[in-house]
Amino acid sequence: MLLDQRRQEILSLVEAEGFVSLQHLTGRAGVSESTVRRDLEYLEKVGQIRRTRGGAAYVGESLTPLDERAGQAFREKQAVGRAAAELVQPGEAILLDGGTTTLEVARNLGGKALQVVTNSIPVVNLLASQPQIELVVIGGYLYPKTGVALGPLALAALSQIHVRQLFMSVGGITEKGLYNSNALLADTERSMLAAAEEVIVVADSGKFGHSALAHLCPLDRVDRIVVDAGISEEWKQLLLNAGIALTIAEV
Amino acid sequence: MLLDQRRQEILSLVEAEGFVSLQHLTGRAGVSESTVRRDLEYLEKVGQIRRTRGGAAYVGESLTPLDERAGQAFREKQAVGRAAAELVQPGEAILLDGGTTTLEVARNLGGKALQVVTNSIPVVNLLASQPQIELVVIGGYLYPKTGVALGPLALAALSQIHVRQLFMSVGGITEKGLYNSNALLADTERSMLAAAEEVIVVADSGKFGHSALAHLCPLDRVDRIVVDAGISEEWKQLLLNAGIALTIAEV
DNA sequence: GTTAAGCGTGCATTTTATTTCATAATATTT
DNA sequence: AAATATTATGAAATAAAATGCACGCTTAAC
Repeated sequence: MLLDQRRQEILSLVEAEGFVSLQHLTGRAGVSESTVRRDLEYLEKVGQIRRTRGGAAYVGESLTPLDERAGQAFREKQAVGRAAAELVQPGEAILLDGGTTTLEVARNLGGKALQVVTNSIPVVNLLASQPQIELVVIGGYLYPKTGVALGPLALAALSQIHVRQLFMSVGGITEKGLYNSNALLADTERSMLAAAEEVIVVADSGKFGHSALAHLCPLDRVDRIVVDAGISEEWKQLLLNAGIALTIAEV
Repeated sequence: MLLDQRRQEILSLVEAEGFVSLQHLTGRAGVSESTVRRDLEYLEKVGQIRRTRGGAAYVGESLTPLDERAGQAFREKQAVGRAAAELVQPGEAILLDGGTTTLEVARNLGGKALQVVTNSIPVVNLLASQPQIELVVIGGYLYPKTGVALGPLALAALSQIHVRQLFMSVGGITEKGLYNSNALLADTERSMLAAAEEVIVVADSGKFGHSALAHLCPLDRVDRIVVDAGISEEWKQLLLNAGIALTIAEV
């Protein structure tokens, strides 16, 4: 059999099956293992297949849908999310604010049996597939930019809810307290503060020292802050003096 | 079995179940516990799953919120959705129930400037990207099977809302009225009925003559029914005699 | 606190890849 | 057509990795 013909056949086999073992291919093509390996090597170089240990796989669809998680300070947020999720005890009820950092918290809640309350559609989408998590959605006007529900409906719903822990995103933190960039969002977040026993702020270290449009609450309303290791010593001291517990997440 | 193939299979198992025990996985993959552990370790490093004691949980957006296009009578529902969407005037406020047929309605709303109120997460996901549509989410307990928010929070939110038109899904229609298969859902839908001026039921022709667990309302509460051309003459007459307007959608 | 199930690690074994080399087939030059 | 270069092939040697098992440590439940 001709070389090109054989490679073509190998390719269509891989395409049809998705996964094909090397043994199967040698038998099918009637050539030695070495030759098939070389064919696979070639087909991989041209980007037609992906070699895997023991055989080959077809690359039709993106096998690694690694999202373009390319946001600002993403590594930090991821670390913060992981550390914050460890603060959650199974069986509890928690409230998750919107935002990329709280989304990372949600991503790390997997497996725990929980009641999760949230006004964030991305969080809902993330957790909806997890049967052991009971999800409660806070309704309201959907702020399209970030996918969070706000407004009177959200306030009314939050007034009927009580949870153990609140995980909150912020736009900025100064010694005067927490800030966010949207007044409607700030209203909703103040209702969240009222609904929670323990207030946990998740933030990357870049948030410290910056304020924003709307003042949310003073620092003493915060019980704990989870932040990456990039936070300065001055801020650590300031927060500890304010009676706030700190969790430093290693990136 | 090939290494990559096995990991892929593990991943899809985890994705399908939300959470899978290690034991289940070893049995399913036919390899030792250590190997599965190493696979999980790898999948966690790539960010596809989250390991938990005793197993693994899926991390990542649910790829198929509902098994959308796989359903029964899909062509009919699509046609009904298209026809129903034409009943909507730009600038109005409408209420969209959960369900595959109303999802088809939402799919055909594109381009119109509207206020859309819904308790269905799939509908929210579908419409969230449309800038000319103002979305209001009804909160509540998320019924995971269909992604709709139900319960007291939903009832409270609906009591504060008033819309021009309601598009409602049903489980069955008989001469006694509308039926659905879930009592909690029926409560929520009754609140929807109270919030709307005009009640439009969207249904494929297979729903007629069948009842279900929960009775929703009598026929005279319905203003219009949008249905595919498969509806029988007898039912047409019965509905018209009951004072219900009919829109027949051509498939 | 005690206990048992779950977890990670090191190691020997097995499987799979890569490299190397000799040979056969094909192409090129004379 | 003969001589030579080029490429493909198969086999063997070497390197790399995946696997299963045993052991000790950790964690969650009781």
